Amino acid sequence: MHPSELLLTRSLVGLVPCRHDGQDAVVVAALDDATVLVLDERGLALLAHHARRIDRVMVCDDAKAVQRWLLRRGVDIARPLCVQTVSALVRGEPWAPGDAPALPGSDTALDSARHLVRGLEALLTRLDDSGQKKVARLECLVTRAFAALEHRGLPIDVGLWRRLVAEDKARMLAAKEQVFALAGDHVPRDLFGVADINLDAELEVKALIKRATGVVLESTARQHLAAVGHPLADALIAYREPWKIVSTYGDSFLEHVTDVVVDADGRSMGRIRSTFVPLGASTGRVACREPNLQNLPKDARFHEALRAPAGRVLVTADYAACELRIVAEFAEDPVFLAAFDRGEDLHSTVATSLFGVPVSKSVNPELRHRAKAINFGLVYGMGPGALAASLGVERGTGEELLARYFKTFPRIRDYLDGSVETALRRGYSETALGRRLTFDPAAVRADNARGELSRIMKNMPIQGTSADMTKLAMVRIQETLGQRLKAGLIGDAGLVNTVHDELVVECAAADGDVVGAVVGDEMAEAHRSLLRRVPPSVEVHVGPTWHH
DNA sequence: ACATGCGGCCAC
DNA sequence: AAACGTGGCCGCATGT
Repeated sequence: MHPSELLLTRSLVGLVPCRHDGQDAVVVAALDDATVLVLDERGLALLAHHARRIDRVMVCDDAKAVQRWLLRRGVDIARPLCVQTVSALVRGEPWAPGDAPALPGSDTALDSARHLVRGLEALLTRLDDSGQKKVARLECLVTRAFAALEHRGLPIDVGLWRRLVAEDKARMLAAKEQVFALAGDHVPRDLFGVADINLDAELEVKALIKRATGVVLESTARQHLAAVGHPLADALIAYREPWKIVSTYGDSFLEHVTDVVVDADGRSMGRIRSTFVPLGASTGRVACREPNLQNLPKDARFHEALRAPAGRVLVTADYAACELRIVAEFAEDPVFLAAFDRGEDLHSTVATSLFGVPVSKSVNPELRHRAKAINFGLVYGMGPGALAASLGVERGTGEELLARYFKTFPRIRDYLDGSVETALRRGYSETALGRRLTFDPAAVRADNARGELSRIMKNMPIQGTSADMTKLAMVRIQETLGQRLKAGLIGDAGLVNTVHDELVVECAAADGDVVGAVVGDEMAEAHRSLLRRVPPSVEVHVGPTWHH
């Protein structure tokens, strides 16, 4: 029997990857003992056998990094406990997981692993005091889903993506020529008459606009250029859009694509491997980098290139009006709740109540647009000035609209005011699951809850509850898909992306409907476990590409 | 060579 | 520029 075998039967062990005699290994540690397990064929089989059991908690320092490392070796931990994640929650500080675990020698790893297990009791006591046990449990479980998601990667048709970027590059160059043509003599030229201006430099663009039109810009942002009302300014706007695509989603983006192979349809299919940061945002939202898969262009052309390889499909699912449902639940507003109960379009219903005339997507659409702008902005603690700006109306009109809105929906106003009042009293804001954002007491006193702080206090419970829900859904989906796979009901399937209130799962084409149902059901169940009153609404699509 | 801040802009 | 919350990435400019 291997010396690690008895240790691995414990309900809780520490796990630290390391190198031992030139081989990959892990230290397995309990309170009273620790051993090195070399990950040869036998070692891997032993570890994999115990790791997949739900009655074995495996404590890691950086659980996502350790799991990614183990997934490459075929080991999947069913019940990870991430010390860094729990510590970050307890301390109320952000923390970013690393890409790969450091691989110390086995002596150092033995110390680390003992330390990991011995420190756990104190950490769990602090967790108890912090009131975020449920959040910690979820965050630990979701490290497994993120490790698997990163391991799998998002499928991409590299050839198609390259062609789309090339199209935009041509558009960008054409727009640049157009700028030069329109600016004529106002473009600085070198000794040989070649245009010598950098359209990406704010100062140079301002100078060009001034010379050509006489307008002095305080900013070269799109709105300001548009307000100039000159063909040259319009040409600069036309340059910006493809520039953004080429610079952000061109070569630098494609550097993150690996494992490119030609599939049965003759497409060059690769996988984008990025890094997700589960506690990347103070609200509990996930951040994503290198590359950021949460701000890909909505443009349908690019989503066509985010497609499953031949014989496979993508299940795309999102929570419809997620944050407004959360507001409806928290505020217990009768109009909001009734609209969601009846499956109505909330923006139309709100506009109808607000303006006293029938509104739908086709009847009085301008009023629906106004209601939508307020609904959207109230989640952010928007003021009258911002509302006026977003609607392009006078500030007075914005004030009037907001006043009417809160008079019509007093529960919404009371709820938002209550969020600020509660946060000030407690010193923190809280989500449905109990996730907390703690405020610096000095900042609370200084700011007197006006301005930025009160907007965060209004927004965090809403945005954070949405994050709770999506993470819960990820855990449920991974668990259920794993069970179905084990039962032989489906083939390989798994998450390939998450964008705040949207999930993308890849599976065999033949399993599309079954997996689609699992994803929809688990997302709805995650909603119901957090919000008891307002009904869930999940939109699911199954197809070859990422649907939008 | 790297780090940092800013203007601008993509996403939810 | 921001306005109205949460992020990341681009290029430029400036620092060490």
